[in-house]
Amino acid sequence: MRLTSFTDFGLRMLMRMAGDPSRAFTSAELAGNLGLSRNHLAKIIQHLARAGLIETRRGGGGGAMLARPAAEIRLGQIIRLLEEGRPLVECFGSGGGTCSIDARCRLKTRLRSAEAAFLDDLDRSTLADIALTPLEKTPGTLVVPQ
Amino acid sequence: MRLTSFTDFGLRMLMRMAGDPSRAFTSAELAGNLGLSRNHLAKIIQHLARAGLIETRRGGGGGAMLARPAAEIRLGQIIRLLEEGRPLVECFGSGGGTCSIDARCRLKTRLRSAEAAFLDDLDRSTLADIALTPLEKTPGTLVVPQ
DNA sequence: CTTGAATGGGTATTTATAATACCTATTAAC
DNA sequence: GTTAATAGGTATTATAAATACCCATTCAAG
Repeated sequence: MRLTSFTDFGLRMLMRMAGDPSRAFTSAELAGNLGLSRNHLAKIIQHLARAGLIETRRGGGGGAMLARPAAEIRLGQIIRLLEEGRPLVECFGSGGGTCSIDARCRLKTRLRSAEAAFLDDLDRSTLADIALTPLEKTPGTLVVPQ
Repeated sequence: MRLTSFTDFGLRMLMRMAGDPSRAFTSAELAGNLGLSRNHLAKIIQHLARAGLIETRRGGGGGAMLARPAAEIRLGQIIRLLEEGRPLVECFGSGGGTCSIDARCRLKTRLRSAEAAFLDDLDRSTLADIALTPLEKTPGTLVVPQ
């Protein structure tokens, strides 16, 4: 049971963006933060942008930012998007009609239920719950600039 | 979010064995049923045997059979065994101490909770619930031999 | 006690897919 | 126009899963 690093990086990127939701992040900055190549991260950004989760702007001063408040983005939704096209077992995929057991298989139902339990559990938290701030800026606390 | 075919085959093999719990299955027979090589299936059998879920006997008339009644084997337990060593995300693995966020990461807790929800849901069913019988042998029903 | 059926277990190879890198087009700001 | 930035396709590399093969070990039956 494994999530791809594509998903892992996507989540961490969103955590960072949620920590500073008012500004745009360039893909180069985020890639630097996460320690991977800009090109690779761009793929993740594009995927999330097409799904409407983030908005991107080209040109000078451009970058990516959350399309909605972090508190309105549920973790299960993020993972559903990022793990799209990677079915739990082969027979759940698009070409999965080749199983010899098929109709007599009582396992499928159980696996679908468990998968739903996984995602439902994640849906109990939002991106705001896991936002990552670069500096502690708790109200009432004095922050010494670096 | 994906299970390996190793796990998938392991589950289907156990389903078949649970359908006829009194007899031993040779790895060749099971491999034929499932449509994969005997050698590959043998790896799965060995893994489950080491974990004590099934028992194997060498020599003529040998083979593998369930070590316990199917009704006492929970699906979550099977998947935990078969997916051993394949962490949900990289940082859950043995060498996963390299994350730069680490202490500030509030995602880990959520993922662990969701993973537990997945396995707990599976633990609500046992192998007996998904046993696969080659012929319908419902009590009271006349079965015509092939 | 010999033979054949069966697993045990290591190693090597193939294949699939994830991850990365690179290049060019497009867009917007100044 | 020039520069900064994303968009998106394609090619390459790396990793891991899946498969195949080999030989040792064990056990049962005749």
